[in-house]
Amino acid sequence: MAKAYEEIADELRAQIRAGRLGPGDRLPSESDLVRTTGRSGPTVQQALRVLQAEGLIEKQHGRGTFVRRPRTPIERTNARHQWEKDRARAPERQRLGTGATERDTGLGVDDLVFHAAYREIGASKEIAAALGVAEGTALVERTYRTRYSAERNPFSLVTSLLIRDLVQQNPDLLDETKEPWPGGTWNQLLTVGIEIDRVEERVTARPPTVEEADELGLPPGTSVLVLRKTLYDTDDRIVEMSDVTLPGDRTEMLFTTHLERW
Amino acid sequence: MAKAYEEIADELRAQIRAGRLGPGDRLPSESDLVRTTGRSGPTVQQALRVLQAEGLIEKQHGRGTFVRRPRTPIERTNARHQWEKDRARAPERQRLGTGATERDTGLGVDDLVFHAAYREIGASKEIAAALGVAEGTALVERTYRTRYSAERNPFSLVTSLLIRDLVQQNPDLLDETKEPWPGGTWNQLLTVGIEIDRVEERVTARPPTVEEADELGLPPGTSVLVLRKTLYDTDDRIVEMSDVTLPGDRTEMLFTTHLERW
DNA sequence: GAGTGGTCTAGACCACTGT
DNA sequence: CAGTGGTCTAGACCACTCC
Repeated sequence: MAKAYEEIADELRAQIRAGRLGPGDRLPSESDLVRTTGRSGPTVQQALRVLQAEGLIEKQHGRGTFVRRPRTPIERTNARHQWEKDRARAPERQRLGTGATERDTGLGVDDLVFHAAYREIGASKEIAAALGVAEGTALVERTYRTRYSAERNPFSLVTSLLIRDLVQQNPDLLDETKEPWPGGTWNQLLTVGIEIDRVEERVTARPPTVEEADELGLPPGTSVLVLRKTLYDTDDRIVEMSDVTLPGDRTEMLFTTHLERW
Repeated sequence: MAKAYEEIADELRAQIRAGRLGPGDRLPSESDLVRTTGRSGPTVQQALRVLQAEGLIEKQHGRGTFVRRPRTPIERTNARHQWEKDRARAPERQRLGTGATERDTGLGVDDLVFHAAYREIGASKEIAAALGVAEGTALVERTYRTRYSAERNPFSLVTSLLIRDLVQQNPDLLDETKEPWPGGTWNQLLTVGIEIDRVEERVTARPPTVEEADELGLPPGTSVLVLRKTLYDTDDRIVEMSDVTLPGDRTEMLFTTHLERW
């Protein structure tokens, strides 16, 4: 015999999948479910917890439990890289009004709120290995938060690392007050004579940490996409590495790979 | 004041992050925690549930609660596409002994167990839109499961769709008993004169459904990576679309984008 | 104030693991 | 068999939302 909370969860899940309960609809209240199922409060709650962990429902304290509504997706393509490279050499006037995020979202600079902070750190063992430098090497750690001006939470958490020796010949690159930098990282690197040859992106997925869920405003039952982006210059050196955390329920990454013709 | 279960969870999380509790270590038993914290059983359980949802711990009925151990990752690169394209034209002898999965995992054919099933379906509205065909168009739906022979669960769930009209001139392509096909889908398509020009991959992340968690053997507190791969031929037609579900805790996808030189 | 979900208690019994 | 986590009950009180 199935467990009581599973029976309740199965019943509700079936109703959602069949469309009898659609996105945004309110589920029966917990006390209703206690009455109709003849089960205790905690048992009903466990059933709802299961559905919440699956990302099917969302509880709203004091209002009720609702079928989760899909969020408007943000698309992020790898065509952006060639676009960013080209833009790095564009005249400043052109670089000012637009960034890669604006390109992804189709929005203007005014619709987005941008925040950056710089800090100098020494490379930890793990980071040193990933960057191919010695442990303790001086790095510039830059953290970025970007959000829609209409929303409370950022839609990505970015930590970027530069090797200080490579960039310090331009002191502006160590100064966070110069952000947002027209033309972004790619233009910053150009000012110290660096051209990017290729981008490597490593993607994994996992549940958010409490801190990530908090910063991104993620409800229970969502995942994050974790992207580690590495920029290689034309001498095959790693010149930047960044970790990007994206909400899994609203991010779609599109990678296009072109192949040689026969 | 913080909630009781959060205090307990915070304390244990801090111990794990500090390394005082390492991967594979057993946590204090629930009854121990009831004694040491002076809280009730359900409260302690809720604290552990929080950590489980974060993917930090794993409960084993009758044995105890353990710090989650990272699983051996499977890497999947987009360099595989050019490799698959090249292999599609290789002599059969060469195609027999190796596939893209073997390439990704570095294993031989004997270490992997392969299963395929074919079915004919009509295109649903959603699928028709994604494939760019009319609703109801005849499709060949192929489902694949591949697992390590040493493990019980497959490491990916694949559903592939072909447009029947495009492939039926070679009846072997409608016959699941011809699987595993040497040279895979790319060679199958070559037999009906199709050359692939580019691959589009859309990646998102979410918690697994119950069915996915069951098939992939995923413990609570893991996510799945969902990949929708679309193959375009040299006439810019969509010739295959597949949905791949991968365990987020053991899959790393690597995408390399090469850029034009200045 | 009525209705909702959130937290917590005290305790019972079951199911699984290892000795 | 002892120890572990899994399920379930009956009920209390709190916190939030909306009217």
